[in-house]
Amino acid sequence: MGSPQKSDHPTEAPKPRLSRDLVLSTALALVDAEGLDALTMRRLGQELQRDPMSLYRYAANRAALLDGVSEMVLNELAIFPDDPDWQAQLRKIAHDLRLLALRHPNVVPLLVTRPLSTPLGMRPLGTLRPLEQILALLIEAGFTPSAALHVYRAYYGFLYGHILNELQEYIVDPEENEAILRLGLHRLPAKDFPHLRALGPVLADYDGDGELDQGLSILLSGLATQLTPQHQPGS
Amino acid sequence: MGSPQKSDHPTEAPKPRLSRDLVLSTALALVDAEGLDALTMRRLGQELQRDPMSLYRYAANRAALLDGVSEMVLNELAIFPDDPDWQAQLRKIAHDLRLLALRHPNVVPLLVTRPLSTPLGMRPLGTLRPLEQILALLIEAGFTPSAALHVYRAYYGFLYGHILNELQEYIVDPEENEAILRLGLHRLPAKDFPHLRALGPVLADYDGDGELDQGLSILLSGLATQLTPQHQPGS
DNA sequence: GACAACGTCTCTACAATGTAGACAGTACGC
DNA sequence: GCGTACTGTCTACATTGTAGAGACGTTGTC
Repeated sequence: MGSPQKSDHPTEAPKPRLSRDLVLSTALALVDAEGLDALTMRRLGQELQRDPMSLYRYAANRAALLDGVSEMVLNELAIFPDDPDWQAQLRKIAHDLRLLALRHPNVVPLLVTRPLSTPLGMRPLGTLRPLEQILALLIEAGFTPSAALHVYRAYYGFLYGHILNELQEYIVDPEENEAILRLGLHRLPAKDFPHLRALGPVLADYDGDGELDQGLSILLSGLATQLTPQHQPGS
Repeated sequence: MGSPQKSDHPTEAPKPRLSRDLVLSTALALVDAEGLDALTMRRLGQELQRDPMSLYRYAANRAALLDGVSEMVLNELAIFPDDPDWQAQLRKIAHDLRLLALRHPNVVPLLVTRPLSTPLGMRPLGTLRPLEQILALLIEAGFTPSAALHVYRAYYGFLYGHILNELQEYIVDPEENEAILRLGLHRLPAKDFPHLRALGPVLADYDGDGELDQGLSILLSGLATQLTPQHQPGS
């Protein structure tokens, strides 16, 4: 009997049907595993056992592919705009996003960079969802739309800043971490970088979660003082 | 008499001698004028009226060239580690860096992205100078080295976050700014993005400087409360 | 002044990339 | 059964970074 899909060797590759989701998932997996540079059309095609050109059915060009990957990652972020405790919700989102970034460190440059070259309205919708939902959360909590925007900006700015900071000091291989770090610091001319060199040990153990939370406390309480919700939550 | 450099046409091009500084400057100018993608070896060579390969004398490869550009931009930032008023100095640095970013928006992705793929000790020294100097400023102000690092992280994280935020909403052409913005927002499905769409006008006028300063106030006073300098400034 | 050595710049060449355009194979409407 | 639309493939090309060998001019040494 003819098998539904012809295969050169019996149990080799089922060659699953392509779909945007499949393409983006394997793209993300590839980026996670080998970095952004490894994500070429040819390589991704090979990963899917397809001709590279077939990818263009699911992403207009490479840039769109990158956008798709960003979107896919941000879709992992759950936000509950109905949470009555907006501060707690913002804290949770922050920690979730931090973990997301640590789980997909190679995607972070995309998350940060792509919006810089795309006007707000033209970004992939999945990218704008967090913004919309956080606005909803804050407005629901009683902020005026304009105040909500200001809070969002301060909050999201701080959050992304922290993630960038932490990832800059985070070196992939956690075993060699300190070694590499020291090695690196060792190269610095002692005359010009006394403080930095002296901080080697302290740099090595970075409690990212703790620092994030500490910063959030400062920021949220400060924001709550400056901009008080106008009416009772729940509208 | 023979002219010191032979020129095909009299007043055409003096063909100045190459140097690392010249190469990086024109690279920066090119990036400023036409964006990061325009900075190819061939294009830069053409800009300098030299063979592309000659650039490799002054930068090991394209990545090193990008690092050089980052360095060049950061060198424009003046920091005074001896300022007795650390909060004022941090404020000034923040505003300066913001202006620097607005002056070289196309370089910002570099500033943010390159450190993510380079362990601290291997970065171009010019990139580490601000870190070292801010540490010096804080330690001079009486913070313990470890506390200084914490303050630095919160401060620099917030600062970079703000810059990214502002640049995301900043669209190059200031005339069409609002038009493009609206046009963009108009594309969003009304069902899914009610708040974002409603904020169009408010989004349009973003007082970046004001919001930065406001955030700084919150952060600095919060930090000063949490971590008090241990002894009198001036050591 | 001759000559060697060196630093600077150029030429040629190649592998890898994104992607346009024409085509093939398949599924599914009637 | 046949046309139509969708999905995937093949070929081809312009553009990129960069290796490697050499050309040119400047400079130091005898």
